[in-house]
Amino acid sequence: MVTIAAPRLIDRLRSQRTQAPEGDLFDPDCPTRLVLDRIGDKWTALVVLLLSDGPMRFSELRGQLGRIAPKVLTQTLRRMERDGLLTREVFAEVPPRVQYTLTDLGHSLSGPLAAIGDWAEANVGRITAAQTAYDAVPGN
Amino acid sequence: MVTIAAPRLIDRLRSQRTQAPEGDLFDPDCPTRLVLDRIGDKWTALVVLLLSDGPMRFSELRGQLGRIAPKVLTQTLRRMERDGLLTREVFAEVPPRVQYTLTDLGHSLSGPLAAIGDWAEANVGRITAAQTAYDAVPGN
DNA sequence: GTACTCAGTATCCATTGGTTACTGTCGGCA
DNA sequence: TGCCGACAGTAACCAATGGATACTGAGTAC
Repeated sequence: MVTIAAPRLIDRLRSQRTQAPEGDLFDPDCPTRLVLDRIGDKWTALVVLLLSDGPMRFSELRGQLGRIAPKVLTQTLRRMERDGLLTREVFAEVPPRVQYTLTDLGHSLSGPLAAIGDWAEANVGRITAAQTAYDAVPGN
Repeated sequence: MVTIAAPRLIDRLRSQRTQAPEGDLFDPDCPTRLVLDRIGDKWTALVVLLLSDGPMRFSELRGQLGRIAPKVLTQTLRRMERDGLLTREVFAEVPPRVQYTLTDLGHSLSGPLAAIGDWAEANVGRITAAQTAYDAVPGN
């Protein structure tokens, strides 16, 4: 479980309604938004969850992630490396071996992400039910 | 049908390495993945956080979200309505008024999402530092 | 010398997100 | 009577991201 010193976002949110937005999550120019955009891309969250169990190599990740295109996996991993979420080690062997390991920063993210994952698994049923109900209405 | 007596995702993850992937998050055909993709789109998370404080109308959301295109906001809200995360009420007034309210399902998501938001705010500094460090290396 | 492994690139195409302009209704104003 | 503005969107078009498939390069096994 990751303990976080910052004031809770939700409290910021409350006060932020009335005052000028300054350095907050909802300012599109705030770097925090960039962080959210990053986590919210298609694969980053899954990679963090996979690596939270230990280092993996490229082809292992590729296998676990289902149908990810290698180009996209490379992009994702490079971005994550740049963001300090993981490290990339190349072993000078043949065939080549490249190992990806979560940093402390990456590990600190896996807790919150796992919570989202749990929420998703716990609520798929309700969501698909809501979808079929919605689609059953002629107007929609 | 989706069985939902979910053990913690992270535990699943541990065991899942050795056994056949079946109904798990990393199977691209599992509906849970679709849920993650949805939450992981560009705006849904922000909308949930904004609405967790109470109902808002279209133009309020638009204002708070910075520079979101109206088309994209409409798409996002319709999808969320379809997924049962929020309800949409139209008041037959002039000028028209449309109010968006989180459902219980939506509220249940705001906790985990706020944790992610808190993480982001707490770690922007480390991330941007990692980025500049990465970019300072000539090879990258 | 051919085949195979791994970790990617290169090339091209599909889907999503974004920008700008426009619609429809009605009340207020001149 | 005609025009303006508010609100909640659509319509049409363009940019960026994601995805599928084929190919590269080094060296070891056959």
